[in-house]
Amino acid sequence: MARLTLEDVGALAGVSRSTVSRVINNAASVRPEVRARVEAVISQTGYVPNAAARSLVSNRTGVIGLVIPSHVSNLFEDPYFARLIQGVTSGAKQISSTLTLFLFESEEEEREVSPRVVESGFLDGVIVTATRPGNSLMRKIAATDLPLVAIGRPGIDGIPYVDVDNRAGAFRAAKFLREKNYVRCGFIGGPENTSTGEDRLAGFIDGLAEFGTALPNNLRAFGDFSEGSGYTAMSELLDHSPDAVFAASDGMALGAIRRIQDAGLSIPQDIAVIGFDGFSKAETAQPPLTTLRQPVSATGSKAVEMLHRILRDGSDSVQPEILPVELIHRASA
Amino acid sequence: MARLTLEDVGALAGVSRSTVSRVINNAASVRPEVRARVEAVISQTGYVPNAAARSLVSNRTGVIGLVIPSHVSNLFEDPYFARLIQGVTSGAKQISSTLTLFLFESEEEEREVSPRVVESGFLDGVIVTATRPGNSLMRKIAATDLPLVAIGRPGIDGIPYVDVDNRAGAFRAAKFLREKNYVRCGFIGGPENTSTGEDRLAGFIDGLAEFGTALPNNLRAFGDFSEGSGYTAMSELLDHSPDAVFAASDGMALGAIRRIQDAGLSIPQDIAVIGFDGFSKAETAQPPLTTLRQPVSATGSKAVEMLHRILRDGSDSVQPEILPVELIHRASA
DNA sequence: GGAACACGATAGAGCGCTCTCAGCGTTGAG
DNA sequence: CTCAACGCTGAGAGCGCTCTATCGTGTTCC
Repeated sequence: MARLTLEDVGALAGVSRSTVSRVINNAASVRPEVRARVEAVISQTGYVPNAAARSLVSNRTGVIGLVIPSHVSNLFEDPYFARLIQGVTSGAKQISSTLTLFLFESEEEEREVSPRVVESGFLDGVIVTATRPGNSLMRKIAATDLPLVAIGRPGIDGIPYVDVDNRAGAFRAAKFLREKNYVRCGFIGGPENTSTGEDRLAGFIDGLAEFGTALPNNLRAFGDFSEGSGYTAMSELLDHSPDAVFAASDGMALGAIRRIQDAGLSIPQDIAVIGFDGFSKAETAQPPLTTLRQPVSATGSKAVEMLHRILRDGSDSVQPEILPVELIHRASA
Repeated sequence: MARLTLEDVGALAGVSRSTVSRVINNAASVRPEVRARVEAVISQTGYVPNAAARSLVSNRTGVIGLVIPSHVSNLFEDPYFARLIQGVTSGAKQISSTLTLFLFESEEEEREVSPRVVESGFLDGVIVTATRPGNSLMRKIAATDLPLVAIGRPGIDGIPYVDVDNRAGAFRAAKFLREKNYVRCGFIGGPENTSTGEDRLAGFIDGLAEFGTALPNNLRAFGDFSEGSGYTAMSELLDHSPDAVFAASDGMALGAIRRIQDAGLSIPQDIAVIGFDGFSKAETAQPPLTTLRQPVSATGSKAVEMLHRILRDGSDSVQPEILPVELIHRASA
């Protein structure tokens, strides 16, 4: 069967196209009995409006984009993105929007695809994950008039964003360790040019400083959030005998645990370990990992909500939001 | 600035709308000099055609959907889906299509959203992940005329699909273990109502049978592909002293390894372990996990390619494709 | 030199929808 | 009794594009 049009439905219900349109869009001034008649026809025929025609005239597509820039797509196995996508998906469902995913694998791809994405009017708005403050793709999108919300601290003025409180979380970790009288607290950080990397380091330093402790360079090591890199980083730290380690991701914390155990040391007796993420693998680790749980999924849905508000009320109507993280105390520290 | 239209570009280049349209669509019969003039205007102005207007008349949107039914979305942390999405994304890029993601969290959501998705003409075609043979969402979509490709064995006739050779992989695992003279081979399977679960069990049984060995019920246990469930399943098997175990996912294999080690046994001396997936965590496990590597990302891009062919040449032009899996020999078996 | 024929470019219709505006019947106030 | 006001509905324009039919121009061939 050929697809029905408004006109067809109107003919079946004995009204005009315009009236059917009003019924569909819940506009006022349609007599209840007429409305009922039209609705009956619609549900009998299973009529669904044509999305293209609709957005051609209304300039709204009901589609939002989630952009994951190239420099993170290799981290895609990280459960972080799975959760984030879940959050964004559920947020999109709330506002009856459809989610499109843009996963870039190189800067060249970004350059090629992004104009098509941004300018074609195909998207009502876009959410960009921002691991690197000031990244070029974000800057480019911000320069257009496509509504934009960042996830993470974008490092560019005027871009609304949602972030978790990385600083406060890391601060909390430091405080926790110092209160338990660990004195040689080491740090395994994420990449230094990421906002998460920067903020978790800064927060940890601040937290230690609160107790008059510094974070010497030889108790700092850096990875890429993955378990393997945590293992390697921990090797470096072991040379300087820390009695506690805060890793900026659960993955790296798990790597550190493995390294510590391989060195014949026990956790937390010899070295305490704290992670950051709160993923399920932290719970099943041996020993179970003390960690800072960040609300990843909530971050995603919050971003959609914010985008929705911008679409409705303009971009002045939103403020950056920083979601709290929570210390989960388990056996590793 | 207001968005440019074809008409505007035409005016700037001193030609008509139609000619600009032909240039954009690479249609023949445009004089090279005219073409060049138009292209110059386009690149200067950064003109991008309006997607909605285009698809209103062409009935093509350049958008394909990836549908992940409700009963698997809780498994979403499994790296499988991340990889699959990467594969689909890169496939979509090949054919200059955009990917939309439909992640359902309940059957109710499926019922609510799918008509909008399927009927609105918003999608050129759709890829549905099929873990449960014969699942209702797939059946419903198959009943429409929306082009459809399944990932995994759909268990419904006439649906084109891409799958990995689960059966052959499991067969290979059995053969490998029997050739190494393991005699009490246990099995940790996935959910029994999934095609992967069924096929990996069947292949393993066949493989053992090839060597005159059966798979007794007390050497079978089942999980949900997760590490935790592998741990639990292994507990059951330990009561019946297997000397080898084939787990239907790397996650469950890792859980099994942990359980075996917790029992004070060593791998592979006391019990050999083989997984299925070939994810990176298998490589860094202690001991490194022997496993069957399945080409997840390739599955995704293959599915897009197949969908593309259907779009172009009709659905008669494709055959189901079964991608080979590869045994990766490491220390655990 | 004129007819036939490419070829290149244009005008115009129309995709399915939204939205403005006008029309029409009913009502209530002057 | 007339006329403005109001509620509901329909007609029509137009969103930006593609594609067909058509028209003009330059070339070829007898």
